[in-house]
Amino acid sequence: MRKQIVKYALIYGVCGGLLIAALKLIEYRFLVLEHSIEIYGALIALVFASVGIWLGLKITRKEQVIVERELIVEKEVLVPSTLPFVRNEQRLQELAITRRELEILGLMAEGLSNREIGEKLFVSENTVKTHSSRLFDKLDAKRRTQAVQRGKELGLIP
Amino acid sequence: MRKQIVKYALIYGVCGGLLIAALKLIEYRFLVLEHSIEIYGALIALVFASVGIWLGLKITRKEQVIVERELIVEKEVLVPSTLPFVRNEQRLQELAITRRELEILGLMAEGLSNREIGEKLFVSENTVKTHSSRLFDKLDAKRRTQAVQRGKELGLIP
DNA sequence: TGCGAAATCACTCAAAAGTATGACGACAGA
DNA sequence: TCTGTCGTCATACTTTTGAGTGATTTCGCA
Repeated sequence: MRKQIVKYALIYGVCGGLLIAALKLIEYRFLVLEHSIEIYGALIALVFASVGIWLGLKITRKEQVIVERELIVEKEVLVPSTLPFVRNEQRLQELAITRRELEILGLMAEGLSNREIGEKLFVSENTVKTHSSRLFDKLDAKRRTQAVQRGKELGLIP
Repeated sequence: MRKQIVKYALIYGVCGGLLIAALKLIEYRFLVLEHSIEIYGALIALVFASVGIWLGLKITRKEQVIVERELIVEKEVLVPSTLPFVRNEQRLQELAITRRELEILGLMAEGLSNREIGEKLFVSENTVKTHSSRLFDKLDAKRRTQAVQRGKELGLIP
C-alpha cells in the first residue's frame, strides 16, 4: 500500500505539472492576469488536495475480504453516518487472532448461530465451536455476546 | 465532516499558491530552468496529493481513548469516535418496546447473561427470560446476538 | 523436508438460552 | 369499576452454547 501511494503521488505530480503548463499556455493565448501563476498553483493544489483526501478515504475503506454475503435482501440500514471502519490489525496480532476466528467473530456479531455460521462457511458446527472457544479465550469473553462487544471495543469488527 | 474537508482543501489551495509564488521568486533570484513552472507545479501537486492522502487516512482513523484495563497493563482502546448517541424513541414506540425490555436489551448488548441481568435488576432469571422473549418477538430476532444487532441497527442502543 | 500453526471435525457433558403457557398484582385510563 | 398493559415469576421442555479433549490434515516457512 505504501508503494501504491508513492506511485499515485508521482502520477499526480506529473499530472499537476502538465496541468499547470496547460493553464500557462491558455494564459498566454487568452488572458493575462496578475498573480496568475499563484492562482493556478492554488487551484492545482486545491484540486489535488481534494483528490488526495478522497483517495485517502477510499483506500482505507473496504478491504473487508471475508466470505460472500448472502444475496437475499437489501436491507435499509439506518445506521447514522457509518464512518469507514478501520480494522485494528495490530491488536489482532497482539491477541493472535486468526483470520478464520475473526471471520467467525464477524458472523457472530451479525447474530448468526453456530450452525448458520457453519453452513455459511461450509464447515461443521463443531468446527465453528472450536473456533469460537479459542476466540472467547483470546478475547477473555465468556459468551458470544461478550465476545462481540469486546471485538467492537477493540476495533476488530465494525 | 464534509465542510471541514472543503475548508481544509481551500486552505491548502491558498498555501499551494503561496508556495508556487515563493518558488517562482527563488527561481528569479538563483536559477532559471526550462519548464520550471511545470516542474514546480508537479512538485506542488505531488506534495499536496501526499498530504491529502495522509489527511484522508488520518480522518478515518478513530480517536484514541485511554482506558485502564485491569490492574496490570494500561492499554489504549480504540473507541469509534463516540458521537453522542441519540435513541430512536419513535421506533421504540413503533415496535412497542417497553422501558424494561429496552433496559434488558442494553445489558444484553454488554454481554451479560440472563442470570447476570437478573441480578443486576433484582429480578429472577425467569423474568429476564420472558422479557427477552418478548423482545426477540418485537425485534424479529431469534437469538440475543441478533437482537443486539437489530437494536443497534435501529438506533435503540448505542 | 520436517516443524508448527491453522483449520478441520468428533464426542461428551454441563450450562445457558429460548419457547410455551399460565398466573398474579399494580396501575392508568375509559 | 372494568380493561389493558406492564412487570413479575414459575414450571416444563427444547435448543443452543460452551468447555474439555483428542485427532487429522493442510500449508507455509525455515
